[in-house]
Amino acid sequence: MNIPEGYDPRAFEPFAVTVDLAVLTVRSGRLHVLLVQRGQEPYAGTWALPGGFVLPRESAGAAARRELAEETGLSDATVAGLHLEQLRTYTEPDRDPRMRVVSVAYTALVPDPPEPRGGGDAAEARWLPYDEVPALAFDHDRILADARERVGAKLEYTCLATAFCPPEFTLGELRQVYETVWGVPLDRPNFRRKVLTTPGFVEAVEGPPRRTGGRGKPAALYRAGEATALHPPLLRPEGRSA
Amino acid sequence: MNIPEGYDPRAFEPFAVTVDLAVLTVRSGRLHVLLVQRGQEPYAGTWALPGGFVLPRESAGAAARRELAEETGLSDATVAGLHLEQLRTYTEPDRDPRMRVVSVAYTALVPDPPEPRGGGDAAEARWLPYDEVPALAFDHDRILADARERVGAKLEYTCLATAFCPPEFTLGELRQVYETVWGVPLDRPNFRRKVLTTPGFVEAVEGPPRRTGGRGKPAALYRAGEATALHPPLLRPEGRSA
DNA sequence: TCAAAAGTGTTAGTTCTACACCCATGC
DNA sequence: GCATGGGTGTAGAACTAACACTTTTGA
Repeated sequence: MNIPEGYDPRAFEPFAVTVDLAVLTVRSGRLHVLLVQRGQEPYAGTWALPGGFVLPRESAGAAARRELAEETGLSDATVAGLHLEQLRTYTEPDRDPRMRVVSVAYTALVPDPPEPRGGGDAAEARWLPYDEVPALAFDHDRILADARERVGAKLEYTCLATAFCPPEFTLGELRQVYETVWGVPLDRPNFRRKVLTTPGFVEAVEGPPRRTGGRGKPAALYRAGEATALHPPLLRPEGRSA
Repeated sequence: MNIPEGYDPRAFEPFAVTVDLAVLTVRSGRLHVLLVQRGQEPYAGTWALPGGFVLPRESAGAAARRELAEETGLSDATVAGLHLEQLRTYTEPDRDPRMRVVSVAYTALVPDPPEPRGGGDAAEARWLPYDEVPALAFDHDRILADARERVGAKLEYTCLATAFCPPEFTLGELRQVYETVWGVPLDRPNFRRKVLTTPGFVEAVEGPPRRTGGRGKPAALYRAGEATALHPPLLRPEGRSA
């Protein structure tokens, strides 16, 4: 590394490091995003991804989980079980007009859409349907688009979809995750076979098949399995991106 | 965001932001990594990934490309054409004993292995076979392992393999990239068919088939195509990771 | 003439896709 | 009953894996 001799941390204009969260969920067949309304300049009144500064003795992952708990109002135990994954880091020098801010973005997948409490600190927090999201503050449009693209791609070759589901779920719910994120309908019988023949994707919950939902035959319940990758993958039709 | 009112950038102990590079190439059937020997504490004398500080008005991607040019000694034009991709950001508070350093790691894929010039600034730079890499400084073992895993996975569903090849290459060279990174032999006829039937993966170079790598029938030359994704993917046998 | 690597062909097995069809439940 | 969603079956298409065979070069 090019370490200047006797490098003094305070010699440079310092960088601030933040985390930004793209918190996604599937609610009633639509992809939703958790957004907060900014309370102060810059971009006061504009919607933005939740996030905040990384504390001096904290990793970015820990900061992300802390912010996630604050913004959703969920218990620490619940938040500990959520899927949280580093997405990408955004470093353009002028992405924040105030100062040099490097942001480590995370994608969080949330099973059920609990109405967020407004967050301890600041303005309103709300779930918005993905395709009704207005222009966001900073480069958050870009971050959100990247998150959506990444999630869509990872559904193909990982077991990620179960992270959108509650601990016990039906195959219909799982299929709806795919259909919602990809925006295409899938063949029910084929989806079922594919999931059940992939070892470790899901495991059946013992006991009588209970139901979930209104009409129709009661569906069997499943839990997420041990597997993390999908071999072979579950490809979206036509290889289309959305 | 939790922005403290009247936030003063210098109120916190500042973060330093660096880039670290996992520069990979395939040389004579083995995966190689570009490493530098550290000239100063901490970890003086230990091998490490090349990298350096992000300058105040520079994006991390620009810093990565600048460092890559410095360490390999290649021309700016050449470096501009190399595949450089953000891998992940490493933020553990104690990853550098001197101070709080957040590192944005990049993966670079280099076609031909030009011997690195020692780098303008510091110690020796050298290509080492991946499986002879000793313990590295900081958390660079982890970064390197992550890079290798990511590259192996991306070979399956992207056209990334061409980034390891010179501008014009034979299918045998392309196949060797896969075999080397995955560590498994592939069936030549099937590989050929797969590549040629994937639209936009490679395009034939006009003119008489040239390039005799020594023995054997001369092979036709190809260029990288327009496509970036592979649908359907080229799965490694057994879904194994290495 | 032999070894090595390119390139073509073929076949059996598997997986995927697109349906048809029956089942259990709420209204 | 009937609409709705769960679950099973199946025939054809598409794809994959394995391997036999020919071609063209260097030694």
